[in-house]
Amino acid sequence: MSDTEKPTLLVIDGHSLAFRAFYALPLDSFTTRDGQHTNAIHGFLSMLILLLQNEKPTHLAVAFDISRYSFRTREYPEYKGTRGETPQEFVGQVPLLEEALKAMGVWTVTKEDYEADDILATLATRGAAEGYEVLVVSGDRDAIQMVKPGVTLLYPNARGVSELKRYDRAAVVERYGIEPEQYPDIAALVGETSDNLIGIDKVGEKTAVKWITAYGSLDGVLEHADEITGVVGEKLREQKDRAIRNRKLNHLVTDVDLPFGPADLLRKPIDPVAVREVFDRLQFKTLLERVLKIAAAEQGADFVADAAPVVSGVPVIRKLVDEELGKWLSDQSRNGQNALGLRIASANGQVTGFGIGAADETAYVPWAPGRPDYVALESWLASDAPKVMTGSKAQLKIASQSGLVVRGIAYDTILAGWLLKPGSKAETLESQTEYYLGETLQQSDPNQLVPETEPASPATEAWYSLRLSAYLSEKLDAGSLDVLETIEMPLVPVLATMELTGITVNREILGRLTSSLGQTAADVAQRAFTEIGREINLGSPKQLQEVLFDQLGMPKTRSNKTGFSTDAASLADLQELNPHPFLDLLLQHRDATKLMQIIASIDKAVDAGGRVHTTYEQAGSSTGRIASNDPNLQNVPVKTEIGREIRSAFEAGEGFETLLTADYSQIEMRIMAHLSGDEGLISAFNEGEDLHRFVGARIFGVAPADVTPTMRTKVKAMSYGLAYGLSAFGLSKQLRIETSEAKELMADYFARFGAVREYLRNVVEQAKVDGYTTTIFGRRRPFGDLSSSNRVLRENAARQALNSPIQGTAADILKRAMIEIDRDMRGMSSRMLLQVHDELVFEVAPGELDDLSSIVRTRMAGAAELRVPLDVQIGTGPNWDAAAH
DNA sequence: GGTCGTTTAGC
DNA sequence: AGGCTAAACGACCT
Repeated sequence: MSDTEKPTLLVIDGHSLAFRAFYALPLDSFTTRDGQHTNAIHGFLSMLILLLQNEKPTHLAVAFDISRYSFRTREYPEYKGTRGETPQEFVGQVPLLEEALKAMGVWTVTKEDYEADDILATLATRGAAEGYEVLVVSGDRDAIQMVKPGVTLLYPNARGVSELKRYDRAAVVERYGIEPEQYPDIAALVGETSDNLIGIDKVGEKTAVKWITAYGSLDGVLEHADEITGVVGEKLREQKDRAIRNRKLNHLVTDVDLPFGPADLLRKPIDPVAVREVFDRLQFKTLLERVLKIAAAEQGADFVADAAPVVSGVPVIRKLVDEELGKWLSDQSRNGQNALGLRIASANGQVTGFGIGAADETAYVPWAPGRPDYVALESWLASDAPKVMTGSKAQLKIASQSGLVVRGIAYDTILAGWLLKPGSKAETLESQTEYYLGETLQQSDPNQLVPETEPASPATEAWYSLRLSAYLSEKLDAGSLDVLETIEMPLVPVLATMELTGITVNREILGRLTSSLGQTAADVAQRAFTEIGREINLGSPKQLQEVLFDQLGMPKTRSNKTGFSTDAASLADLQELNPHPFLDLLLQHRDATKLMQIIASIDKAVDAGGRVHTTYEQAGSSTGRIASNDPNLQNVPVKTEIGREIRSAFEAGEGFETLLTADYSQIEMRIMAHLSGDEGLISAFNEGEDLHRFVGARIFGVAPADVTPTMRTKVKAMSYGLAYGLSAFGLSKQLRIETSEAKELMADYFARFGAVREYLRNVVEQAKVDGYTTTIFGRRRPFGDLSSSNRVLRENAARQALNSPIQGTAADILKRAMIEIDRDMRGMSSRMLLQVHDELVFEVAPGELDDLSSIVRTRMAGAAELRVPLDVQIGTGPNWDAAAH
C-alpha cells in the first residue's frame, strides 16, 4: 500500500455467505473421511482467498450472528419466521470455519441482540467517515442501503459465492433505478419473503420504484397515498402498516455500540502452522496452498513451502579431521553431557558421511569403509554420549550394515513429534522443520538429474534435528516425555535388530500352497461363471453388483459410496434371504485369492539368505501400536487350516534349535479389569479360570461347568466388543441374534460387571474435559470431536476414546517387555524376530531354550503391575504354526 | 501414475 | 450402528 492510497476495510457477513456456499456446493463432494461436512467452509474460504488476492484489504473482519434472535424478533416475533430449522450439516461447519479464520488471522466479530448486517453497517459507516475504502460482503439484499461514497457492496450472484458483483452507487442506480438509501423503502413496499416480511399486495419492484421515484421516499409515498389510483392504491392505503413495520425492521443499525473500531481490525498475520493443522483436518489441499502462497507474498518467505530456504541462521559447516574432530566433539558435547544432533548420510545402503550438529557449530565427516582415521568418530558413535536424530531406526540399520556401532540415540524427533500428535501422517525431517520451525530445508530432488538447488548438508540436517528436539521437548508433557525416554527410544535399536535379522521362510511350502490355491480359485471361478452364465471379474465390486442386484435380482444390501456392499457379512445375509450357489462360490474365490495375495507378498520379500525382513513403523499408529509393512508380518493368516499352513512356512533358521512364541492371553480384558477395578472381573482373572466360562457362569446364572459353547461364544464376543464400544446392534449382527437378545445380554453383563460400564463412561467424560486420553504409562492421544455437534463424528470419537487407553496400554506393556528381554538376552545367541501386538517370536540357539523361556516369561509377566496377573503362554516348535499353542 | 473406496488378513 | 492396522484391487481422475 502506498502512502497516498486509502486503507481498505473488508467486512463480511459470515453466516449469510457460508449459508449460500452451503447450498451452492454439493455436500457429498465436500465431506472428510471422518464424515465432517465442509462445503460451506470450502466455499467461504475460497471466496475469502479471492478477496484477499484481489482486494488486498488492510483491515478485515467477518461478522457472525450469535443466534437467530435479535431485537428484531423481539419487536416482531414472526421476523424470519418462515425459515426452517437450520440444517445440522451446516451448523456443524460454523465452529470449524471460525477456527480456520482464526488461523488465517481474520477477526471474527459478534454482538449480542444484533444481526451481522448491523455490525457491518456500523463498521461501514464509521470506516467511510474515517477515510477507509470500505468493502461490504453480504448475501442479504438489505445490505444495499449501506452503499455510499467510499462503501461498495459485493453481492454474490445466483450461482454461489465465488463470483461477487460490485455494487457502488452507480451500479445500484443502474440495477434498481433508485439511490441505495432508497432501497429499504422499496423493500418495505415489496416485502421480503426470506425474512417473512409481507409487503403490499400487488406491489412489485416496478411499482415500488415508480412510487419512490415520484415521491422521493416511503414517507412521501404514504403522505400521497390518497393520490394513488386503482386497486394498488387501495391496497396501499389498507396495508400501509405493513410497509411501516417492514421499513422499521429492514433499517440497519449504523451505530451499534462496538468495543472496537475499524482501526482495530488491522489484519493479523497468517499463522502457517495453525492453518496447516486446520486445513489438514478439513482435507483442503488446494486451499492450503493458496493460503500459504498469500502468506508468502504478504509476510515474506520464512515458513512457506516453495519459498527460498532461510540460510542466515544455519551455522557454518566445519570439515574436521580425526584429531580435531575428537576435540571438537568433546568440547561441543561437554564431554558427552550435552546432546548433539546426528545425521547418518548414505547412498545405496552405504554410509557416506556423518553430519553432526551442536548449538552453534556443525561438522561434516565424509566416510568410506576401511579408512583408518575414524577413531574419535567411531568411539563417539559407539559411546553413550547422547545423540539426537530424526528417523533414527533406518539410519541405525544402515550404519549397522556398514559395520558401525551406534549407541546413545537419546532422542528421535520423529518419535517425539508422533507422541505429540499420534495418528497424523508420518513426518520427515523436512516436514518437521517446516511445520515446527517454520523454515525450509532443501532436499535433493531425485527426479532432477542436475539439481537447481544444493540439498542441505547432513551437518545442517543434524543441526535441525537438535533444534527440533528442543522445540518438541517444550511442547511435550511430562508423561509423553517419559514414554519417549523409557519406551520408544530404548525400543529403536531392538526393532532395528529384529528387522535386520528377519525370519527364515520356506519357499517350497509357499509355492505348494500357491499352486493349490490357484487351482482352487480357477476352479471355483469357472463354476461361478457357469452359475451366472457369463464371465466377469469376480474382484470387481461394480461388476458383482450388476450380477447380484440386476441380473439375479437379489435384495439390496447395506449401501456404501459406490452402491451396495458385497462384503462377506452382506453376502451371508443374501445367502439367507435369497440362497444361490453363486454366493458361496464367490466367497470361496475371495478366500483363495486373498490367501494367494498374502503368500505372494511374503514370497517376493524373501532375500538371498532365505529370510524376510519386515519394517516396523514405530511412529504411525494413533494408539501406540507398532505396525509392520513390506511385508506385513502382523496379518499372516492363522484362523483357518490353510492359514496355519502358511504359518508353518516360517521356520527356525539354520543353526537354531527351534522357534519360540510367547503371547499374552486376554491382555486387553486384563487391562480393562485393572482400569475399571471391577471386582468380578478381577476375581475371574485371579482365580485363573477360563475367563469366558467364568463370565458366562455369572451372566447366565449357571455353574462354570454348565456354560455351553454357545453361551461362551456370546460372552466372548461381548467381552471383546466392550473394549471397542460395541453396540447392541453390532453385537446382534455379529452373533446373528435378535437385537433384543443382544440388549439383554449387555444388560446382564453390566448388571454383573457394573464397574466396567462406569469406567467406559468415565474415560469418555474425562477425555472430553482433558482433550486427550492417557495410557497407564502416560502415552496420550488427543481427541477434538468428543463435543462435536455432528453425531457421527462425536460417537466415533467416543468409541475411539474408550478403546485408546486399553489398546495403548497393551502396546506399552509389550514394548516394555521387549526392551527388558532384549537387555537380558545380551550375550546369548538366540534372537527376537517378530512382534505381533500381543505376541513375540524368537529363534532359539542350541542350549538356550530354558534360559530364554524363563527370561521371556518373567519379563513379559513383569512388564506392568496390574491388579490382575499378566498371563504369558509360551510354545516351541520347528515353525511358527507348530510353536503356537 | 496418483488417490479413493472396498474388502479382508491380523491383533 | 466395532477399536487399531497393511495391502491388493478396481474405479476414477489427471
